[in-house]
Amino acid sequence: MADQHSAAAQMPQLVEGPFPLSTLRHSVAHLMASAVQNLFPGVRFGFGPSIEHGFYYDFDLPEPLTEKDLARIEKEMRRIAQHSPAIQMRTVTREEARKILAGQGQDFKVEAVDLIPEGEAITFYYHGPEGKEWGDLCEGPHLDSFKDHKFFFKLLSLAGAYWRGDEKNPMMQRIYGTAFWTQAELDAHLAWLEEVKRRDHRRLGSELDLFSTHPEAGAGFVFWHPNLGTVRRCLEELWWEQHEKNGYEPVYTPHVSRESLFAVSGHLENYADMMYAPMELDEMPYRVKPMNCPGHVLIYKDRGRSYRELPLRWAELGTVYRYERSGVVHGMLRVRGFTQDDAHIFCSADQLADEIAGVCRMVDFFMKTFGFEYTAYLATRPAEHTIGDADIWERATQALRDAADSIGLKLELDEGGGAFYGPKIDYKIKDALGREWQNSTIQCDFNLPQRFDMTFTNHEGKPERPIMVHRAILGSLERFVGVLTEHYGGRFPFWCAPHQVAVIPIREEHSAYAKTLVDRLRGQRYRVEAMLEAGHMNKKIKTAQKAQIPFMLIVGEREAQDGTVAVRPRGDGDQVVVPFEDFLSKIEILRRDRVAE
RNA sequence: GCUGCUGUAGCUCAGUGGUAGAGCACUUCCUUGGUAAGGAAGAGGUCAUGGGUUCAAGUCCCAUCAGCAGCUCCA
Repeated sequence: MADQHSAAAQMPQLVEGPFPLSTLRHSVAHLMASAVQNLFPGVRFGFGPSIEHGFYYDFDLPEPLTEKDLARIEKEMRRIAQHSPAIQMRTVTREEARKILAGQGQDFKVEAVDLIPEGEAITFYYHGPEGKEWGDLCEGPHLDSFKDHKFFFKLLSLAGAYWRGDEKNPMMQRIYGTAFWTQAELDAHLAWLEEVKRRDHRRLGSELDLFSTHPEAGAGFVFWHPNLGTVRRCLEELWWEQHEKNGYEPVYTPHVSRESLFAVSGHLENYADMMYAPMELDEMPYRVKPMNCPGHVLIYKDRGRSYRELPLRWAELGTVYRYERSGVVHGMLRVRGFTQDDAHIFCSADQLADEIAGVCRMVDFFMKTFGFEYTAYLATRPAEHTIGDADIWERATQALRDAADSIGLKLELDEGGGAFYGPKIDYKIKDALGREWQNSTIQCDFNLPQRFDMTFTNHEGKPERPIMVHRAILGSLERFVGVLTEHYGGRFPFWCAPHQVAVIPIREEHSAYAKTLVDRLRGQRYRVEAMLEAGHMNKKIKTAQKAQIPFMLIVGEREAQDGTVAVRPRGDGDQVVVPFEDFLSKIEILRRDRVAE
């Protein structure tokens, strides 16, 4: 409990400043730009807004910047701030703006002028020593002065970024930084960044022996080590348990199919650049599956279906392969082969709302189990390129709303954010570090039933088109477990921890008693790290602590005599000596109820 | 894919064109220790891979692979 709620893990609490924080940060971005201009005279400027945790500014420079330059720029910023008693706004006409910027060779800024809508004021903001003010095209607002306010900033990192975020445009150099009204807040933010780094699942992945990737296998392919394999097995057990309780049935589908299957499903025309190249078998092209849905449709179509068997709920932990561009693969969070916790529900239109509600309840159950807060978004019909009549879109969207209403789930609106084939509900979860992730999704699909000409016989004996619902709760196991690792900082709750209990005798002569504990625990299917070999108790404690094992049982003479154990929880908790039987009943509850620590 | 950076022992990292280094981890021996590092010794490297420059390359150059920070794109 202590660790993930420690001060460093929390987003800094912000104090009120004389101006909103975003204004400060935007102004500091200007300050940075003026410093860059002083140090690198030929610079051309892009955009420099404030963002969630700070600000950035994009520059076009002949030479690449290095980390060393950041310190120089910071220094120059402090100097300029001291000589900037006033920040002043000047309103100009569109023509004047163009002229000023063209005269300075600021081509990107000239383009920026054209982006300002007709009728809006065009303004410049100036700061710096009198007579040598530096000005930037900007809608503001800004501080009134740098010199008269106390503020604290730090430049953090360098990156490339396309002009106006379009990969067809030239690449600029971006400097990220952050700013606060107090040193304490800046320090807290930097500590938070450190904590994010410390909890990085790639780092924990190697520290805790969780997973690896290998150049020999190629980028974006994850190898699950025994420790993380154990976590995954626990999740899968929970997953199947919940799916059985909710009326889902397991299906398994092949990883490779004839290409023509994906032609019928439409993946080939819409998704080909994400799919692996075809392979020839018996002079016929085959493909590795990028999604599980076509396979489930084939099962549906294997025989006629009656309204009496609907809804059908079919679940599969299905591994899919997608080509991701080389620069985007990232640990377990963005990979080229992953396992979706997939399911498809085939139902009639009037069953839709109930089915959606059922899925929402499951999402809620899982997210509570893992301790994630979440927000749900209703994504409605996009403006163009959709399939299905307006009528069915309207009914399905209403079904999603009704479903949410029926279980008291509040939906934020994501207008026009639906897929081309139907409306959906997407979930964003918030982890222990306050970061957001998108995992769960519930999507109505009118497309595949039509493409595959799926039908069921309704009570009038007529063929009717089912609605297909795609849904994933965890998203992909790789991404989810990666997020979970960071969420817990490697301190997996007892029920899914790779090793649950470490047994540590104080002296070798206590090994016999320790061994009886190990045997009892193993007999009840606990995952026990038996540290019975000769060696120092302190070292074993340290090892167990570093491995984040939830409980250490430390036993010596007194414990052996009394049939007790000294329970040392990981982290800062107090050690207690309890009868071994008491310990057993305590952990039984932690396991059975999957208690989130 | 794009821009920039990086690749030395399992991990974290030094290494200035001239004999490959440290700490931790690991192995062995000694140590019997009541709650996060007892001591000693040992082993561990084709310096990512392939080419090039040089009398000489971990070090300089090129390519490839992989990783990192982002951008774009995504579960």
